[in-house]
Amino acid sequence: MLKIVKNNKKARTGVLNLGGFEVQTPFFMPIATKGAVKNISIEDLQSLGAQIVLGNTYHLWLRPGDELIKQAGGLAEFMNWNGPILTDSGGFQVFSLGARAGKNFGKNGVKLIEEGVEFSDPLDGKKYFMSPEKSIEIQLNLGSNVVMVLDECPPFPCSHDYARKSMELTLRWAARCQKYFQQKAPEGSKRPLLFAIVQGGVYEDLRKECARRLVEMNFDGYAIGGVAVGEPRKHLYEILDWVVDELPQDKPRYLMGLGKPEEIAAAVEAGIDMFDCVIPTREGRHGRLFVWNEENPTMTKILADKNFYQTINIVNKKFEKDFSPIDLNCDCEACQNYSKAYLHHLLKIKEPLFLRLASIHNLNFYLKLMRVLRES
RNA sequence: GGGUAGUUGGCGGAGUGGUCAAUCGCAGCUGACUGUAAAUCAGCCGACUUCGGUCUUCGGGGGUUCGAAUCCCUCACUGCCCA
Repeated sequence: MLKIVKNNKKARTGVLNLGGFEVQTPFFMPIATKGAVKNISIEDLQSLGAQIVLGNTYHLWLRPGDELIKQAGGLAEFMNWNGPILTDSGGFQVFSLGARAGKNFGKNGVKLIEEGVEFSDPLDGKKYFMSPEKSIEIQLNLGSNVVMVLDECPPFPCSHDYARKSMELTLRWAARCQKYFQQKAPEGSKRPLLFAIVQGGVYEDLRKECARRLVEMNFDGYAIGGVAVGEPRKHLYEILDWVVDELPQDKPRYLMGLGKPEEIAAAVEAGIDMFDCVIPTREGRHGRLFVWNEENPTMTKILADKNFYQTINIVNKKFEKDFSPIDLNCDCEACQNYSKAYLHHLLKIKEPLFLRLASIHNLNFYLKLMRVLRES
């Protein structure tokens, strides 16, 4: 149950209790797919003010294995994270590991059938079969605080016909996940939340129907999936409009996998509470750093002018002799201690320190963005 | 002094008569990245260009040939071996 603190049209701020931790919404989850935010220590995450991190069922199942993590006392204990964790179900890997609509099914290491999904481990070719029940079982072993149902994330473009079939499968899987969860999830304060995932491609009728039917099933929260899979931007805002109106006020809403700062801001305005995205860490590693243009950002300013920030590519030659920090107004470790010229140098010589500083800086940008969106 | 192997674009290193402005790697420049198979991937990387081409390149010089980075002569330099 989401305790709403403040409403502003569709946008809201609130408090969500996850495993005994009170997290402020809307929030952004740094991604720790394999049990670590790449190049970042838990101490770093804490000083950045991250409230919750995301782990991945599929990757942790393969290694080190959910049973091992259960023995360790759960993923949070295992990785020394003193906070809540959301686990993705593995549904996205059906998409990202190569399944592409009907035509390529069975290729690229993923095979989708009614019962579940067969994956090949890209590293050793070993085959794994994940059913909705298996996904929940793994997530419970990981000690997740927010368990996601297994879904199918169709690609873009995707026909209405395929999107409907895919959505129906996602709905059947959601029911199976829910049933299994109700049987196996611990009761009481340790009971995690179970989130459903709204699919339906870029089609209004499907998105609304999917949302309605999932709401009828009464989950603890609702995610919007299958967005930012290659479709033009306008679809995102349409989908948010269609879906959010179908969702209950008192349940958290999670926009999966997004996004760019302006997308997150727009989604908060549209009523979304939760986000995760690889952009700050991945793009940081690749040299793209986020810089505020607006010195004293507020939600109003951000929504009014999408140029509230810019990105720089620190590898560019023009930073070779730029001895100023990435962002004069940024309080992160990278900006407080190092110049663009030094970071440029670190990246060019492939010094691992760069990966850490870039990740810290970009995560700091994202977490500040969320703070601004919550507090203004 | 004698013998031998070599000298290719910023570097390393293919190519051994035409399809070579010259494989490939590195370095360099630029771009992409949205529930992480991603410290990854893509493009460019002799000069000029109206992007169709044009011009000058494979140690220097001179030949052979319709045609040479590729064959011959010569000079220079480098590595190795013998004295």
